[in-house]
Amino acid sequence: MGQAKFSQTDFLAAAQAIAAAEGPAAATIASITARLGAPTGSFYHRFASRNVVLGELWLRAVRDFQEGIGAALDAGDGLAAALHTPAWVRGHLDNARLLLMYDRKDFVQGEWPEELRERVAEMTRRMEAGSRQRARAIFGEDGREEVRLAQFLISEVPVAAVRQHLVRREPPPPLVDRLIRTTYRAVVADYRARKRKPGLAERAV
Amino acid sequence: MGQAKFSQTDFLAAAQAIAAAEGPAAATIASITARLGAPTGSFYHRFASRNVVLGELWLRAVRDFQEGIGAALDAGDGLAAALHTPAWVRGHLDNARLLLMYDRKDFVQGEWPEELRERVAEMTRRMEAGSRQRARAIFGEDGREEVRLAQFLISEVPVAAVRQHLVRREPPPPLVDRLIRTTYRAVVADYRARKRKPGLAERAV
DNA sequence: ATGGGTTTAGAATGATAGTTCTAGAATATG
DNA sequence: CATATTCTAGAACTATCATTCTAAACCCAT
Repeated sequence: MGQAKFSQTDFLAAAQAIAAAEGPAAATIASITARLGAPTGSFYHRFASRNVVLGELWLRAVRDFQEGIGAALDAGDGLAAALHTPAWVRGHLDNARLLLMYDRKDFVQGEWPEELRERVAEMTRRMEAGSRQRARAIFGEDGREEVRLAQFLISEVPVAAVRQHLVRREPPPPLVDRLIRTTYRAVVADYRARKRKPGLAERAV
Repeated sequence: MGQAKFSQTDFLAAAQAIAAAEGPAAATIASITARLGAPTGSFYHRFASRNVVLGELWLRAVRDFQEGIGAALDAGDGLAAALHTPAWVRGHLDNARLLLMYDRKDFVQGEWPEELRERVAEMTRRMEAGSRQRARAIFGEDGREEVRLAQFLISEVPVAAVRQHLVRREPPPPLVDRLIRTTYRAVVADYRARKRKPGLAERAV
């Protein structure tokens, strides 16, 4: 057997570094191998395609991100789950930029490579289960409306509040947490009020 | 003079249609000219580069979008400005998708073409002035914090609430308006409460 | 009618990237 | 020590695009 100067991990790390610094599009085979001083041949000994490497980066970032939210929800606390986003972003600026500033399509062009299909499917399943879990944790039900509200509170609002800071490569200030918290409480309160007196709440809107 | 089978407007319309249907990246010179049955040469008689056409599309979408917000604010109503986003999206699904689902860099690669620089600069100026105007309209001041909150209420939250519906090419349901409204009122109320009794509000967080 | 512009028409060019190929070097195993 | 296997090395190939170029068609003003 040969000597293995360049490992899978080396290529992944190089790709991650380049993607974090200049965006996933900049992680070309040429730039990845150049950073390691490796020949392109070595790259293709480790990976079937560029899609595999960039898909792997994306999957890792998503998994890292989701884990914390899941943990917060297992504790039954929706607000903690909502506040997980700014907290995670502060501790993982690079991965956060990858995940929240770019689209999945900036990583994987066309179809997912066969090697990753199963993991993506698993991830999707987990996320769908998670969205109902979130609705139950916050509202006690997981009907269509509750799921939609939970997505707003736990995903949409926190991500939106954090984005401009990611663009500037700065940690989100405490004000961001306050906005998320205020929004969370208001939407939950509004939901409960509407449940209690649908007619009144309707008119009040 | 020749006969002019293909006008600037034709090319722009074709590019718009393709970009709206399949994303700006799909609006290549080949796809634009193919849609019209025009030769590539004719395209370059009308435009200096692809960047000019796609930059033009982006500028038009931004302008359309901003106009309504500006009008709402001139009436001094921050909530109306916040609710402009879902309303505009319902009436301009195609432009909304272009503007809210893609990044500026998906339209213009590298530098802006000289022909559009002035208009982009003007647009930037207008948006910066607008952000202070929004802060004043809502909070009566335009300090750093007020500007940040206004951006959250008028831009970040509405856009976030609307995005998943754009992806599905469906008009945002009324629930989206309710979320925006609830958030708006809560954040403004929280701001005012904090202004009145800073100590108390601080502890309450 | 014709000269000269504009426009059509599409082939040629050049750049960038992903992927494949051929050759040679290194090494663990028999 | 021989050799099969893996890996390095980088050139070659292929595809996709934006852009430029050459030639011919067209039509208005003279």
